[in-house]
Amino acid sequence: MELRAIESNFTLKDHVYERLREAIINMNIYDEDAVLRLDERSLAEQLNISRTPLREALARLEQESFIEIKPRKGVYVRRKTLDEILQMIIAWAALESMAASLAAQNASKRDTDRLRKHALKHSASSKSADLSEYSEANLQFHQMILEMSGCDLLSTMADSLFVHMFAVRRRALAEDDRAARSVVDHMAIIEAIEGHDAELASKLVREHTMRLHGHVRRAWTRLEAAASA
Amino acid sequence: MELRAIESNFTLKDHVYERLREAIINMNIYDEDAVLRLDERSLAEQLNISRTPLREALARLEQESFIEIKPRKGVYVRRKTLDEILQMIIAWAALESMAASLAAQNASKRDTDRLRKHALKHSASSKSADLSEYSEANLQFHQMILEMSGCDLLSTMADSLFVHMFAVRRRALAEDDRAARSVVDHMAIIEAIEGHDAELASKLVREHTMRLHGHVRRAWTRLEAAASA
DNA sequence: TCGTGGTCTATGGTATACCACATGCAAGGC
DNA sequence: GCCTTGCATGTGGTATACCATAGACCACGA
Repeated sequence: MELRAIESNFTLKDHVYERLREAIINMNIYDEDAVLRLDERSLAEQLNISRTPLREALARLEQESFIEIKPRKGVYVRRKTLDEILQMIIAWAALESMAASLAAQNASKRDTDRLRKHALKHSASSKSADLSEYSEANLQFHQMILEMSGCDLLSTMADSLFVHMFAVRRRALAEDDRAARSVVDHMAIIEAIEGHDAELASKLVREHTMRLHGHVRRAWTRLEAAASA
Repeated sequence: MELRAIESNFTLKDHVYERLREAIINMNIYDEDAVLRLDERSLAEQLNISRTPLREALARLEQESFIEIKPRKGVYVRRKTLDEILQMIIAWAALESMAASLAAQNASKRDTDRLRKHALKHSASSKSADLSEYSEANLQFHQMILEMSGCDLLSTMADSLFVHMFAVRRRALAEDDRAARSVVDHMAIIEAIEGHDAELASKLVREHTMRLHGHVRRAWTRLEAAASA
């Protein structure tokens, strides 16, 4: 008989943490009707656990700034401000730019081929109207670069920034003609990496991501203007 | 009568978190005799609180990878591996490099003057034998660049990486002749920022920090060789 | 002697009771 | 009528009791 070992590291607090995290990420926190208040007791009841493991999970979520716990007031899902989002994009650009530099130094032919192949497929989908597919492919492209850096921490940190932008995408990333520009950028990045030009790859990625920065800033401001009108 | 408001956000778990964090940071975790095991009950007793807020604090510390909680086994202070340290330095280089780029774009004359002034003082101390003073000044130099970026998140993230290196400094940062080289690097960085050359500033900072990367790698390996001998 | 299984104890995991504070509302005084 | 103040209630904060498992130790039998 053959049995797989049970993962020992699965406690309620971990389960709860992941559930809540996912729920928050997929929540439309910018909807004005959104219920941002979380009630410990009712959450515990819904999840059918006690408040203790729940609170440990909440402590972790607070650390990652998904929620805010106001002592004796309540637990609230945090809406990120424009400034916070922009800072996250900057940090993201920093990490990915470094990743690109390392990738350019270390990438094998096999890696770059894979990247190029992916980008070509992606390029096709960008022309179609399927934006969710484009988004997905776009995300993968960036993740591939992070992976190619060989530095897991860069990927991890970038991911933890990225999850905060899911909600924002609905708000400020409604696509315009960025897709076409994006494809051009990506090809240039690939070529820099293939050419093992670390400086150039680093620079191109930074500029590419900083364009997102500018785009979000403008889109957000526009939205706010529209909302107040 | 005038009274300052009491900071509402001070709960036991926050206190405890900070105490423990500080204690761990200042602990020499690489000493082979170091006691890495933490006992919840005895900690709670020492701190004179119950286990509940303590556990919430521990959950946060685990998230930041200061400790590892093995379910039903125990709580242990984590020793970072060489690889983890090196990855942190890479991420740090990424963040500070971006900060330098932004600083070069935005820095006012006043900021750069302050930076230059600091570096001059620092340069003097590097010649003296006072290494702790040199370390301190060195750290401040880097923090100033992060601040000048105007992006708090960059500073915050870099700081949270940096604290993990306190213990390492004792182990692998025993100074050699890096101080002199460091001064030269710093001056070049200052000049790039003063000249508003974002690309150059970014590149110089990255290279400067990556030299630390190489140094730590070599020093660590040397130490391990010595230990096994 | 060795190995198998039982048991005891320490430790983290969880549930629950109780506490302190924030807040809304209503009674009472002006 | 309006403001003050106290109480009721809801919420998170904390303490504590109990549970389940890991791991050491021991006793018994092959």
